[in-house]
Amino acid sequence: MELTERKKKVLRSVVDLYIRTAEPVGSKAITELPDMKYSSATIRNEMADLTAMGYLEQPHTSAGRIPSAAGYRLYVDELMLDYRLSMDETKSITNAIEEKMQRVDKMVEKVAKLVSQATNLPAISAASRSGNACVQRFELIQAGQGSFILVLMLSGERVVNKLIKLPLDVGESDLKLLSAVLNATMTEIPLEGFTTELMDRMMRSAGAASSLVPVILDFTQETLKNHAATNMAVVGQSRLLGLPEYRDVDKAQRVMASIDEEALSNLPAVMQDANGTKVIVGPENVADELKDTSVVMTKFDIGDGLQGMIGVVGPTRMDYAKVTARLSYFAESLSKMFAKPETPQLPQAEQDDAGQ
Amino acid sequence: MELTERKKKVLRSVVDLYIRTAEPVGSKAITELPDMKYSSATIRNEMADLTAMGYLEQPHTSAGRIPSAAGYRLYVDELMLDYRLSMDETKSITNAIEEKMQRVDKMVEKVAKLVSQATNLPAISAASRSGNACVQRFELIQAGQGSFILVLMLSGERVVNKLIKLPLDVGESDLKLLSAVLNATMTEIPLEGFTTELMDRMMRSAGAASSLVPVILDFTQETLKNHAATNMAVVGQSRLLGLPEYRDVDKAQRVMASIDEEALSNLPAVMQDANGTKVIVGPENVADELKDTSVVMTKFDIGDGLQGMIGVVGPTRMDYAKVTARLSYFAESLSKMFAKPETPQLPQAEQDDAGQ
DNA sequence: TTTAGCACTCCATATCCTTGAGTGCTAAGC
DNA sequence: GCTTAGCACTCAAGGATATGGAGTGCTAAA
Repeated sequence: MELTERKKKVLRSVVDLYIRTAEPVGSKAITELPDMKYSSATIRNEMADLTAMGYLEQPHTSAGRIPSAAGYRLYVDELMLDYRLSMDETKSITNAIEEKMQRVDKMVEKVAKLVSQATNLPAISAASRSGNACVQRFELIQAGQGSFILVLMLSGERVVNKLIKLPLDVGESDLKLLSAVLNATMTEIPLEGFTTELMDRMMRSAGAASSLVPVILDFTQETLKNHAATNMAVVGQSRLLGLPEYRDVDKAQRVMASIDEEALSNLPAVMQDANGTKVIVGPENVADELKDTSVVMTKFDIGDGLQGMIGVVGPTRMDYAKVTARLSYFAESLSKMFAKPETPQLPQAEQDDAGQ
Repeated sequence: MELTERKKKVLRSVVDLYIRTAEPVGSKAITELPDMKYSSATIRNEMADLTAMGYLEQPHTSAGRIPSAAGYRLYVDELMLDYRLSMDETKSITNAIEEKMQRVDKMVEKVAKLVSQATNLPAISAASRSGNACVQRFELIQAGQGSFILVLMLSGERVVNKLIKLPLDVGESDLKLLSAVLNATMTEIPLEGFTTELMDRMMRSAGAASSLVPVILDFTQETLKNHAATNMAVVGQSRLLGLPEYRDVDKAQRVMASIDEEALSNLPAVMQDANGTKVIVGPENVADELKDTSVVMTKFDIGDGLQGMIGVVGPTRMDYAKVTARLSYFAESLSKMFAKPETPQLPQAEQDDAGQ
């Protein structure tokens, strides 16, 4: 059977209405739409065809139709009309973003919160560094009796430091020597290059300060290992409960538990190869608990090997047009903001921490 | 009316049973408990008295009794039997804690996750620094053409750094001079001491490198301002949905939304003056949405002016004995772990950050 | 002081019925 | 050959009504 223009129009109407009302859509409701000048019987015939073609489903004989996964897919890919953000919307998003975002982890949390607010759905935000890092320079600063600060300058303009305390005394000159040796032997070496052989060699050339070497190299390795670690935030799960499809508490719990845990590790991977905004419609999801839940995601660029991702989780019946529009705008604004060099408050190589 | 020993015993039984079953407790159920050698009629009389005294409530005439807020309070303060952690429990908690906890924020998240798992309830964890900080030493490290690294050593063994890039060239000697001046004028000064007068003086004595001063002082102030910032994590909200009292989706949503937002700012304040483990029973809660939700919290010590807090949110009918036992054990283990100087993997003054 | 017995209350659950939205099909109209 | 009016049919949702059972309070006897 052929998918005529009229069929497409009917399908679009059904999806639109279902998104709005969360109730099966009957032929009469379609008739009442402006711009729809056929009788309910005609629409009925079209809907029967669309059902046969797999784009619509019927919960039971005497109910209206709801879109099937294939129906949503077609809608998302072809049918849906672009949602245009109002001035108010763009302005409030832009305002929100332009507040200071200092550290990456705070930024990730903040962005998740904003997206969740903007879409009224649970949001996931993540940032991760791509590629391998290596140390570009070591710096040792005396900090008192038996304690010094190790500063690592990494590729990608990242700076990391650690206060090291040892029971033994180390002199200024020892530190100078040690840092010279470190810079000579251990720079520009990725994690894989840290062979026992290399570390042994390092130990031997360290001289008087050789007892510091293990501590320093341990921390260095740890840092390199964590370099690609993903920073992630999930915010606003409770918004799911406002939607009729999650009146079923068990379902809500399954979905929420799964976005808490599983998605947390899976989604960034899914995002890897995608470009632009990606929509995963219900059954296309890998995780079983998410079979009737859709996900919309976008990447954004932070620069310097840092990759960001924002996503939204919601019912299969979600307002894809609105959500994708807002998400894209977010991603765009964020990318733009990080690209602008004159903006003073970018996530700088600030650091924070703990106290012993 | 006097609260006899027998009345107390009956009350304890009612609370215990209600905690287990979430159903109103009838006189017969009490009779069937071991160690309860009265007939249902006697128990009925006692329950009638307890109801008159305000410790029990009756949803409707022909239902059993449920504890009132006052009943819970009495139970928590006097009646409840100490829950003894099994070997398995202590072991699994200890194991979980002993994994590396590097940075404070990661640690906070991790702890929240563990507590939530251990109690099967949503958990809140927070860490905050108390008191005012000041810089103990400034250190400037040349990092390339027109860029250098600012390292601040703060009170409490905290170290923070930032990569600063400027369009102008700064020489090694300029940096040396500048850091000497900074260390001479700006150390040991809390945030309040950063008067415009002082900053002006600083500017004047900085000489050739005076253009760096604003950037440096801005960052320093920002850091001091953020010093007492609370790090917080909320985990496991979805666990609420497993409980019968939150089958009512609206209620669940209200509670979840409120622990997401409000509690986030209020709880640490509540904790401030408390000592040991604190239980807030339902209606004692300030926030309206939490009127039928209880909170159990404990502080723990991280040392170096860092204070930790873990808490759990659940239905008024929660297993207070078990929850407080587990929470206290957690707090104790954490405090002990941070006190032990020989433990190698404490949240050290490690740092991490962002790109750009 | 305790307890057996009894009448009473009231919620929860099951069952039945009604209502109405929506369908598919057929036959007539354009 | 489409389109549409009409009609019989289906089925879930919601309201009304019964039924059962858990639990109570009270009284009177042990």
